[in-house]
This record gives sequence, C-alpha cells and structure tokens, in this order.
Amino acid sequence: MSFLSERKKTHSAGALRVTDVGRSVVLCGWVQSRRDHGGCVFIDLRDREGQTQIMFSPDVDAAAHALAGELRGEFCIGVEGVVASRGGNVNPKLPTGAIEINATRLEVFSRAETPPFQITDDLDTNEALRLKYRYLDLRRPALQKNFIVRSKASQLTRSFLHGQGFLELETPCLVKYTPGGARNFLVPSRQNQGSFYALAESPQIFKQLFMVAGMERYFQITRCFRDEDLRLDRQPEFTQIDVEMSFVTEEDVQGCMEGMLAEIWRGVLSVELPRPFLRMSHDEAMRRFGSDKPDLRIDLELAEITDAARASGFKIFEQAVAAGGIVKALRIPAPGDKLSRSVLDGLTEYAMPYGARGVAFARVLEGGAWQAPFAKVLTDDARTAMNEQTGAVPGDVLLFVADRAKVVNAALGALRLHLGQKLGLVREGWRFLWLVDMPLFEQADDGSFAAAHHPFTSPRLEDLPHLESDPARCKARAYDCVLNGNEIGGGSIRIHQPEVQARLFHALGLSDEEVQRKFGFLLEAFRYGPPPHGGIAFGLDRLAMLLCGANSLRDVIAFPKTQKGTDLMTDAPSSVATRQLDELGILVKPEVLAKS
RNA sequence: GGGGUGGUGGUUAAGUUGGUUAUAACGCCGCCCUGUCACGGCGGAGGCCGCGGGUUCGAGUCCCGUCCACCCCGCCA
Repeated sequence: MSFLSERKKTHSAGALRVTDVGRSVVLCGWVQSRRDHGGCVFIDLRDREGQTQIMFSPDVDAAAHALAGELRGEFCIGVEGVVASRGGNVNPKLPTGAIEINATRLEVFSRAETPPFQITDDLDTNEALRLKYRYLDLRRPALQKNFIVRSKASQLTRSFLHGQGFLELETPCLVKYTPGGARNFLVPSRQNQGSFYALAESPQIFKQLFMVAGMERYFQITRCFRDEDLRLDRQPEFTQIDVEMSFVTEEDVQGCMEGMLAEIWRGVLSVELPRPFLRMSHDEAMRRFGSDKPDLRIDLELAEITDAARASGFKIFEQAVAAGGIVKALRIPAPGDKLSRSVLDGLTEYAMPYGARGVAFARVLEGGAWQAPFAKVLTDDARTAMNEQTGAVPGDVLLFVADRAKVVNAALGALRLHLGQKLGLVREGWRFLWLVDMPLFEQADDGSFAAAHHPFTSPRLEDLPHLESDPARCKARAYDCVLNGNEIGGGSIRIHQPEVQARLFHALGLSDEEVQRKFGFLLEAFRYGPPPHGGIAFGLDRLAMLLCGANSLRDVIAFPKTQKGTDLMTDAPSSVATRQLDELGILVKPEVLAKS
C-alpha cells in the first residue's frame, strides 16, 4: 500500500500551533532545508501556506530518522507524526515556530536535483534563469502569495458581479481582423488558405452585440492579445475584467465599478476605499500633472507660464512660444541640498527621451530673485509673473521645459514622477480617480485624426454638431480609471445610433465601402433596436500587481513572456516543419529563413 | 526602429594601468555533531570569464561585431 492510500494530508505547513500539540498529523510538501545533527535531523517542510519544522529522532522512529539523512533541498515528501511543543526552543520568526512534528513515518515522493537557484524570497537571480525554471521560481513563497492574492481578486470580482445581476458570458479568441488600435496576432486558417483570424485584442464588438442581444449586463474575465512591444506593465497576452451594461450612463458604470474595486480591496487587503472616487477632466490632468494617468500620491504640480515666457528675455523660452509651443514649470518646494547643481544638470538627460532638448532650472532666493544660468537675461516682470504663477517661495527650485505642448507635458510629467520618488515625496495610500471628458480624437503629426479610445465611443451630445467641422474640440463619453499613476481600466458609453456611428467612421476618414467591409456586421446589428449601453475593462494583471505591491507584471502572471515576447521555458515561438506550413499555404521568405 | 544597464564556478558578486595559478560569499559533495532554525566544525570538487573576430609578446580587462535578459522612447484605438 502506498503512503497516500493509507493516509491523507491533514494540515497545511502553515497551520499548526501550540494548541495542536499531541495531534497526529500528516504533512506533505517540499524540503526547504535540512539541519543534520547526527543524532537528530531537522527538516523545514514547505508548502504554499507556510513551513513547519519536522524533527527526526532515532528515539522516535529509527527508520524515519535513517531515511531523513538522505533528504536534500526540494525533495518532495510526506511526513506522519505527532505535533510537539518546542519548549524553550521557540522560533519567533515563524508562525509555526512554537511547535514541531516528531516524525514517525517519512515517505520520499520524489527526489530533486540541486535546483539552479535557491527557493527563497531574498533571491537575487537574473530574470532569464527564473523564467527558464519558472516552476521553481513559482515555488517561492513571495510569488505564491501573489497568486493567492490574484485568485482571491478574481473570485471577489466574479461573486460581486454575479450579485449585481451580470451574466458571465464568453466570446471568441479567434476573431475577424479589424484595423486600428493595437497590432493583432494573426492565425492562419488551414481550411481557408490565405485567410487569417486575428487573436482578439479585446472582446469589444462582441460585448456590444451581447447588449443588442438583450443580455443587459455582461462580464467576462478574459484573455486579450496585443502584438506590441512589451514593458514592465505590458505583456502580449493579458487578462481583462470585461464589463458591458445596457441602459446606463457614465456614472452608472463608474459607480458599479467603484463597488467592485471596493469589494476587492476590502476582501484582499481589508482596506475600505472612500467613494465616490475623484473625477478629473483630461484637460486638468494634463495641465496640472502633465499626464493622463497622474499619480496623486505626489503633491508636485506643473504651472503654465507661457504668457510670461513670451517676452521674457530668455531666448529659449521666447523661441518655443513663437513656434507655437508652451512653457511650463515644475515647482519643487524647498528641496534643500537634495537638488545639487549636478543633479539638476542631470535632469536634461532624464528628459531627453521625451523629446525635450533641455531642462532649465532656477533656485528661488530671498526676495524672489533667482539663481539660475539664465537669471541675468530674464526680465524682472517675467520672473515676478513666473514666481506668482508657480507659487514659488524662497528656497524652492523651479524646473522649466519649453517646447511643443506634447513634449513639455511628457517631460515635466516624467520629471514629476522621477523627483517625487527620488525626494521621497510619494505618500502611502490608494489614490483612485476617474479621468473624464477625454478627447474623442487624437491628432497624428500628419494632421489626421484617429479615435482616441475606440471608434465605438460616443461623443458628448453637445459635441455632435462639431464632429465634422472641428473634431479636435469634441469630447468623448469615455473614462479611464487611474490608481497611483497606473491606468487600471478604461471604458465609455458607446454609440448605439447607426447614423452617429456612420458619421464617426466618416470623421475618421473611412470610406463607406471600407466601413461596410470592416464593420458592416456591427452597423447591421445596430439596425435592429440596439439599447443604449456602455462598459469598461480593467486590467486584472495590473490590479493584481498593485494589490501585491509587485514590481513587475511578470510577478503576477504565472508564465510570462520576455521583453522580446519569447517564453524561455518552452522556447516559444519556434519554427515549424515545412509540411505544417504547406497545410496553411504559407511560405516563409527566403531571407527570413536564412537568418534563423 | 532607437537609447541605456548588465552577462565571470550552480547562484550572487569582486577582479586595479592589459601581466604568475581568476577571488569571495552562498549553494553543492564527503566526514563529524541530539536542539538547530541564515545550525556549527573539518575537508573537497566545481570556470569556454555570453559567443565570434581583432589589437598585443600577453586579453576577464582594450577595439569591432553578435546573442540574450532587463529598463526606457517610439508603439500600446
């Protein structure tokens, strides 16, 4: 008879306490460490809930003790024994530190080679190795905790939304390619050679069709795919909490989602979120923080000083304004000696990736005078106005960027975050906000307009007359949910009138023929009584990352991809046999083949 | 597509101006040890210095190229 057919695991390795002393137990797990004293052998047994010390003594069971001498790290074992008090030898660092198991039986389920890195939380191993041996990395308690949190968040989401009358419905991953937005992964069709599916970048159109179908409230925790370059907070496949509701306004969707987030924060962290969340217009966020996802834990703000800069005497400012640009300042209150001249000089290099050609700086002295490289060319009036508009007082440092508005906001917005962190100005807490009054369109450098959110987003009613004449001024009924500087969700009230949808496609420069070919099925659906509807999608991975305090999305995705989109464990993507390609009617270009 | 950081025993790092046998900690192996819990003691093994060229009497170190990982810009409706 095998060990497991005669006895079952009775407790997790984190469960037992002094009150369990005397109890007969069976634990199963992995050997964290072995301390062999010749006479007795101590083992730390680890499972996902914690670790427990096992004591093997020849006085308790000679056979078990003898076998314990063979144990090594990461052996998978089962232990039967009796819970005993450690008496005076308590380990205060462990929740189970007051007890140990006097082992009467040891079963080695499997032996382990020495792992390529140690299974411990204070691990400092390069990511490539961790990813290659991901199943070992995932044994580390810190990562296991992350996935326990993630699982809890999923469960709370599901139960909350079910409780609110949502139906959990599924949509296809293999979908029709639709232009615009993120690049799609393509999947060749064997049965229709020369044709391709796209992997869904989101269930957007399907969830709207659920509304047309009368499902009224839909949600899905679903995988999405985007073939774009990766970042710390971006993976090519990721998980969305996707939601759509009929007969609602922006406030209804936001209110419902605040309830969901509050439920998650309460359930996972025992934190009560104050509601309603702050609402802030996109314009205000850009003006004050230079970002469409401001981190409100940092009090620093930008101030526009374009008017004062126009005839300020400082050529760099004047030229930027003359060229149609703007000048903004970031005020750092009383940094003392934390912002040395060399640190300030280094900020230019920091701002350059955002397109800024330089960062000007000034120290505000007693009486409002400035100590700055350009102080002597600056007019008194300009300086006075700038002091006033930034709220600068003696001891402050002002940082300036003069350029196109896009560059100025990007650079100063990034400096605000950078210096906020560097100077220790990031306060504790959960600062949620809704970004509202988003632009409907986004203007490219060539002057063309694209949908800022997606082309099914409803314009504000009052902007409808300007859709064709002045697209830049049109606002969308769209909203982003931002938490501590992270975009965690975004959605909108959709267009449900076919004629408005047609006008929008038009404004985006799509011809009737194109619209028909690409979105004909949607417009057709909207001819059959579509309800007014709207929705939102949250990035579950990002939520999990923030809930866990993780540094990277990779720490909350079980099997993540590298920055080049590869899986180091399975070696995906990989080449395939010519026969497989033949079936699909695909030929790899000779020059591509030659390189691989 | 562009910029940056890194790659040295299993792991993490040190390695000076180019110069003898590449160093340490942890891990690993063996022996000893009945109260350890970062156990301890003694002994030991383990290196294509990412890869390929080049300069040089001589390269871990300098130069060129290349691969991989990470961070950022572009990109991400």
